[in-house]
Amino acid sequence: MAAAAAVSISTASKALNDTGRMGSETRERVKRIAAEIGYRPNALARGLLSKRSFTIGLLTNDTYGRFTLPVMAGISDALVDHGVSVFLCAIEDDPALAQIHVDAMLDKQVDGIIATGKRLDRRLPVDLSNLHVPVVYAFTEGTQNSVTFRSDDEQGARLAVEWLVKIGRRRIAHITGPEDFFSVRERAGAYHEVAGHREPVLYGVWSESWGHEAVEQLWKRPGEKPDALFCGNDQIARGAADALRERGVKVPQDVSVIGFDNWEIVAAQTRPPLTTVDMELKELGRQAGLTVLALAEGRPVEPGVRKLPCRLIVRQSCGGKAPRG
Amino acid sequence: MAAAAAVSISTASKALNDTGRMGSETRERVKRIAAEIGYRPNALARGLLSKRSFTIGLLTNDTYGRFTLPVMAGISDALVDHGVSVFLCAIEDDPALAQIHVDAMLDKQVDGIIATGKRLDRRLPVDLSNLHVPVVYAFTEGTQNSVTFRSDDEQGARLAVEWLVKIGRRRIAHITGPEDFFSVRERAGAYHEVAGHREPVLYGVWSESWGHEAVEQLWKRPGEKPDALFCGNDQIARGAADALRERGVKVPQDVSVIGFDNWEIVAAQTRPPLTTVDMELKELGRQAGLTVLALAEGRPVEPGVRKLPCRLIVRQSCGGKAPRG
DNA sequence: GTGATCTGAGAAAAGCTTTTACCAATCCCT
DNA sequence: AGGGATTGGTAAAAGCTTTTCTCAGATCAC
Repeated sequence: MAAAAAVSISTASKALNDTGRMGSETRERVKRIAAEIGYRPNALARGLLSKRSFTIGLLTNDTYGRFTLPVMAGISDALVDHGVSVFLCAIEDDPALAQIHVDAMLDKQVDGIIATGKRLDRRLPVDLSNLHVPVVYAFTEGTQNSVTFRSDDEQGARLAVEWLVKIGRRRIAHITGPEDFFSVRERAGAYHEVAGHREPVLYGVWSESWGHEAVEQLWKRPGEKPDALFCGNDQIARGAADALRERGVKVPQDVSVIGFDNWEIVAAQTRPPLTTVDMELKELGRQAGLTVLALAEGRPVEPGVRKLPCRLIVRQSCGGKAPRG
Repeated sequence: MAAAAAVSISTASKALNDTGRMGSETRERVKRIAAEIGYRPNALARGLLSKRSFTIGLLTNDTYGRFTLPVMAGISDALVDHGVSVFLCAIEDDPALAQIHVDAMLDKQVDGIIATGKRLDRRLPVDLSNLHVPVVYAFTEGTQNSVTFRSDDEQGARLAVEWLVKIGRRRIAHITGPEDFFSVRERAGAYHEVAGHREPVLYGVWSESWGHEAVEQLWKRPGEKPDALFCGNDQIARGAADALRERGVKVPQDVSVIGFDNWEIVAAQTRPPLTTVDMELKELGRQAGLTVLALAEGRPVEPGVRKLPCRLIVRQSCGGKAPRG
């Protein structure tokens, strides 16, 4: 303790926190000695008194980390400046495990909890609605009167289809995931709005092989073929691009392919690299982090769902040129 | 506080912790009331006294999470039963950021730190050697006298090549990553030991396109072609499998392809799905977690490097049959 | 020179839990 | 029935900070 090295005990606290009255030379001396001996206050004791642990919990059921990691990065990025550390708890849709983790976090007096997941329209398997700490939902369904951050899939889909239209495509098909996903319906809705109903929507699963198979289906049908494929995610897009190449259809010369998610490992490795829609998950995490911090500090935050805009990432699978470049 | 609801204050503690002497009916009553009002002790106060926070830090520079997530899952899995929560700190090879996170964790009195990374032969950009909390290294280079867990890449490579030999392959080529990676050299060493020096080792980068290009190189050369490709990771293997298919070479009938990493998103989506080597990162994380806990509790742990065996995952890219099935 | 004001610093309490010490009351034994 | 042991429970200290209160000494005004 700095007190031993220097003078008193409460004086030290006041010196280091720039609070209370005292001679400036005493203050400086205490600070200097504290720095010399590398004194750092015990956050547990501090938290015990201040009711703030400078700790938050991130709860996720996205085992694979596709969505959680960018969100986590954004949260950490936003909060590290405020001295806040993040507990990561991966619960695998296991309610019991989830409850254990939530209890452990509450015991450790987290200042707040951020819940995230892999699906906008599903709840985590644990009820967080009546905790005595603030809860923010990010990329997962929240409760009544909660603060929820999500990507604006409608706007993202519009971005994609408008891009295809802008570069001259007219027969745009939509290959996507299971229709019971909310984001699938939202993206399909935006697709219809922009592209009309000239081409079918093919619902399937979130896999490369479905993208592959969907192309087979489309090209087996009689009549004119699509000149663009708006795919529900990058994996489907990759499968579709592969299938087109194998049929001798040139991407992007003959057909443009556009994905969704900007999952680098898939999008950048596709031949050609995928133009796709990025959901800005890191920004989403950042805002969720700042919001839970605001709530923890008692600042008022309007409840409701906040949609964050997506961004178009132009690579080579559509042709066309990047805007402003 | 349970005391208010029930009887005293220190009695409550003893009742709930099954310690001290007291009437069993009092003990039961306190327990019951505590359960009724949902009392949970404050871990901060408890930690202040016991010098144990039941919290550890996981430090990683693997932004992408390919290695960190399984390790994290293993750690969490092993420690959740002990009531330990995990701070995840992603430092992006930024020494200043790393130091901030380490300081924040120390302030919060973590019981220990696990350092992990994306490369066996690189250090994290922060010195953890003289902390007053135990440090365990997992999948990253540790310091002198530290405890380090790593995958046994030599054994893993041997597993792969022996498998190829066992299913009758004789001309086994090795396409792998940059030679300055320790694991590349180790895997190549094992490859040479098992397969001899009949085929060349092609060093390149960790990408699908390198796998693709390497196949071009091999097949352009005059003479007999390889009948098996041992690839340094799954991405290379996928690129190679794609290149073979495009050349009309049948996988696995004509050529077996085997990967390394068992990165599901790549290995399972390859056509055909990749037989590959799994580094058992989750198990690695589990052991690292239990070890740091042991150290935190003062139990002695022999310092040194512990190599964990890899496991062969048989899918369809090699032909042959899965062992015992 | 004396009462009022100010200044610098220390003492003490609070925050919550666990542990040790302690104190009545009961019990047993002779 | 009286002394020692046992029992059931409370009081208090410790762990580390921060904050509020208090106090001694100095300064100032008249």
